[in-house]
Amino acid sequence: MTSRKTSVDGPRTNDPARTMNDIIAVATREFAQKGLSGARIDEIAALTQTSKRMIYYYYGSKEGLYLAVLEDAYARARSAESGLHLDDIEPTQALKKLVSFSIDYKLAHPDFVRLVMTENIHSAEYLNQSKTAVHMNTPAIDLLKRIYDRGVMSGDFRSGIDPFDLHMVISAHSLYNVSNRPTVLAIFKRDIMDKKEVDRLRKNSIEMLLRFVHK
Amino acid sequence: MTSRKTSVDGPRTNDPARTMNDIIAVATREFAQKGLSGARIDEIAALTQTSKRMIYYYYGSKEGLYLAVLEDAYARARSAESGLHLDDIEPTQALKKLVSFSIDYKLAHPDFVRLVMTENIHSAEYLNQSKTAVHMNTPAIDLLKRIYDRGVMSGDFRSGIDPFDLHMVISAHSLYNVSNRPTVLAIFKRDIMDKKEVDRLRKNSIEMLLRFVHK
DNA sequence: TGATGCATGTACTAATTAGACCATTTTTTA
DNA sequence: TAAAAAATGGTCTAATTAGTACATGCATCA
Repeated sequence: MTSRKTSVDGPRTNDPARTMNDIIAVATREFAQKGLSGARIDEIAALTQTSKRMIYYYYGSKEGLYLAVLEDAYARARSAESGLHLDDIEPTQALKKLVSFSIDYKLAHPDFVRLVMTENIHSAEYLNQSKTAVHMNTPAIDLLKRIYDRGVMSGDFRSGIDPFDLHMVISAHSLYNVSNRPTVLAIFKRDIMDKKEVDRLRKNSIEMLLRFVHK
Repeated sequence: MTSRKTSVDGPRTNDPARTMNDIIAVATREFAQKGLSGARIDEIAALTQTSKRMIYYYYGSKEGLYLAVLEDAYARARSAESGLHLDDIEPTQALKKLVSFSIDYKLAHPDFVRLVMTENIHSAEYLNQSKTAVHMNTPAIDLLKRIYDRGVMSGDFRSGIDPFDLHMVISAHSLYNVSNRPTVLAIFKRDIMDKKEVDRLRKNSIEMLLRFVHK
């Protein structure tokens, strides 16, 4: 563990990719933790192997950095989902798997959830600026639509449901579990990110969704 | 509309209640709009009929003001819910009404939703400080439990469901609609606060919940 | 190999902003 | 009615913080 910053090492090595990744990783945590206005550039710089100078060199401004963090987070979420290959699986099973994945992904990546919250507080003005983030996310609906259509075709699902609504439900349940954990814990003294609670949530969400789409 | 601030009116009238209400109302908007760190005390003071001095006089600090805003928002939400009288209604109808109310309340009070989001970003540390907010909210679960138990008793609902889970679902759906509107609009170009979308959401949420609890 | 552009570090600045200080007026109470 | 207490206004300050100026080291390509 010879960090460039803490050790008195020899000649510096230029490595833009590493520098940028380092900045994004640290900034992701900071923005997710404290929101856009709560985050401190100095704090990010301090936790980085590089300096504040580099943050402005690569990302121009605090908002530029935040946008980069946001795009990176959405890209990773999208990429994880695309590895599921749900088109090969029987519709009911595919839905189950998708719900389970959504819940697990958010649990494993609370920073992503918190960035989405922050972005919503800011009326999605940065997401709207992004060229990439929007296009990355529409495939989620297409996938769900294909699964649903197959289910209708096979006679398992009733027709007349908008796949977008299914996405909303899955998204709402999986996000809520992470986004609202603190207030739920404060008010009801129940930690919805506990394994037992998550297991029940998973079971309930799946059952609810299946009861909803089935005839 | 003769405001104390803008007009050159006569002797000042002391009215602590009005001053406090005024501050809370303005601060609610500001904190809901920009979060805790994004909100500016100077901005709140400017939009108030009174001065910054008064904010510190009554609430001590920015955080003190935020806590007061939070408690006020929860108190109003709780008070609205308690006016429903669901104990008199048949269980299935009571559930329907509760879902509908939850959706409508959040739609009518986006500031409340945004304050909850902000509080979650801050890990509910202010809600935890509050003596009142916690106790105000547990009745929501008790109410739901009574409705559910009546449904089980009458044979309409299946047994074995934790009323807390019903609360989670209702809460997740109704909150999501407001809290995530900006990002959903940005990504899918659909405004989930539009009347048509809300009508579908209401119908779907009710159907989903009823299919879930029914045998 | 040398020079041109890319990558990096340090020290500084200007603006913002939460909160305090001092003074004054209105209301209540003894 | 006097005086104590509560409510209010205006101005100032200290600290924080996003962003910049200046200087230098590294890498690549001709």
